[in-house]
Amino acid sequence: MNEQLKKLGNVRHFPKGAFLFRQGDSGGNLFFIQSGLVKAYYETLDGKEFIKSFVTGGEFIASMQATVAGNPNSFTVLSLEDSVVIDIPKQAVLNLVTDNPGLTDVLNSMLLKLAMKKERREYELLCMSPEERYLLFCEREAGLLGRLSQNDIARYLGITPVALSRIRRRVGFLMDRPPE
Amino acid sequence: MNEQLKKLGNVRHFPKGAFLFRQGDSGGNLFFIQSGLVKAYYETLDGKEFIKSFVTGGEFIASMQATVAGNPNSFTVLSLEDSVVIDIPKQAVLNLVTDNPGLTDVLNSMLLKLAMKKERREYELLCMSPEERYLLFCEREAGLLGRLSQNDIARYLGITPVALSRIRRRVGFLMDRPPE
DNA sequence: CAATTAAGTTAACCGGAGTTAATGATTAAT
DNA sequence: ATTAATCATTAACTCCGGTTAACTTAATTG
Repeated sequence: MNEQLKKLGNVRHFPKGAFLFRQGDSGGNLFFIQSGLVKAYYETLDGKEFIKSFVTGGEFIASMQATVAGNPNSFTVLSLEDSVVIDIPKQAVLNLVTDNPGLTDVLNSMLLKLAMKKERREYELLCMSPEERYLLFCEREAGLLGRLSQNDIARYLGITPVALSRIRRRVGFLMDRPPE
Repeated sequence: MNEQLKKLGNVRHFPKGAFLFRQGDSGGNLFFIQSGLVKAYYETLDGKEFIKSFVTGGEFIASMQATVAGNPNSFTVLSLEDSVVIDIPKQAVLNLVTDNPGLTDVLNSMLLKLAMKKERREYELLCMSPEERYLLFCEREAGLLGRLSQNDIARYLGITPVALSRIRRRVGFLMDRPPE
């Protein structure tokens, strides 16, 4: 399936710190992350950053708003590690789906998975405290922990790195300070 | 289409305060709200309530976890006003979709709409303060405001009614107290 | 190696939300 | 009509996160 994707789009290399696309720009391409790591985040008017999700090798990322509704991208995607990505033009995606009725089932289960993932995230943001969210994140994304900065983890949890550091001390993730 | 739905399920009347289904129970039926108003909410272990959404006439509600994945209902749905509802058994829904390939497109656009709605909610919970969420809610759900208790509005925003009352005073929705 | 930069932690202060309880106000019930 | 019950508001207090700035440590660079 990797081969089929390559036929539809272009293999591109994004070095650490490069943008796949930016909030507000038009676009709507679908990106398949082959290897590496990217973050998808909202930028608010006053310059704050809120991370929607991290995306690693083997996963897709696109702004639904842009791909489906034709609006500008509703968030930004930035490469956190040198990443290899298949960039599939929006039209190729739309054509693929309309020309290929057999794909609707695949699309269906992808959308369903996405909706259920969003629902989990909603649950966590609505019902859990930042500390609980952090502990859950450490469990569920143990493999990612070492690849992320404290700042990015904090922005994913919806708090500042200062607050995250306090949480890490509270729950015992930081050692006692050396005696003077 | 209302007629077709009625063939698939049973028209039921839920008086104010009645449960359509409860978190933790097995079920997975699909409910179409013909008239009235219900709330869908999570109940945490320590007895707190967090409202996912309000559903009014003309909309569907079901626990995806239960209908699709066969898990227990992941939340509770309670009638806030006397409501008329079409209760469609889970099997009828699943059969309908498998027997009727033409429906996958409809299902697709429903899932897409759902995913985008969840994404908006994620954005609000992640990026906006309770006060900002309240003001947005007043704009967007102006018609609902009069039908909801302050407690239910607060639980939808993820705060307590006490905090909501303070917000309402801050933003000037509550008049000055009468002089003694 | 020294110097600079960036990332993480800590401190101090402020403000908003949770909790509990008291008070008002409105509605329902006897 | 009086009582009871429910809901909304307010007060007092505590706790936690945001903000700013200092400080430490590590990593980079000259």
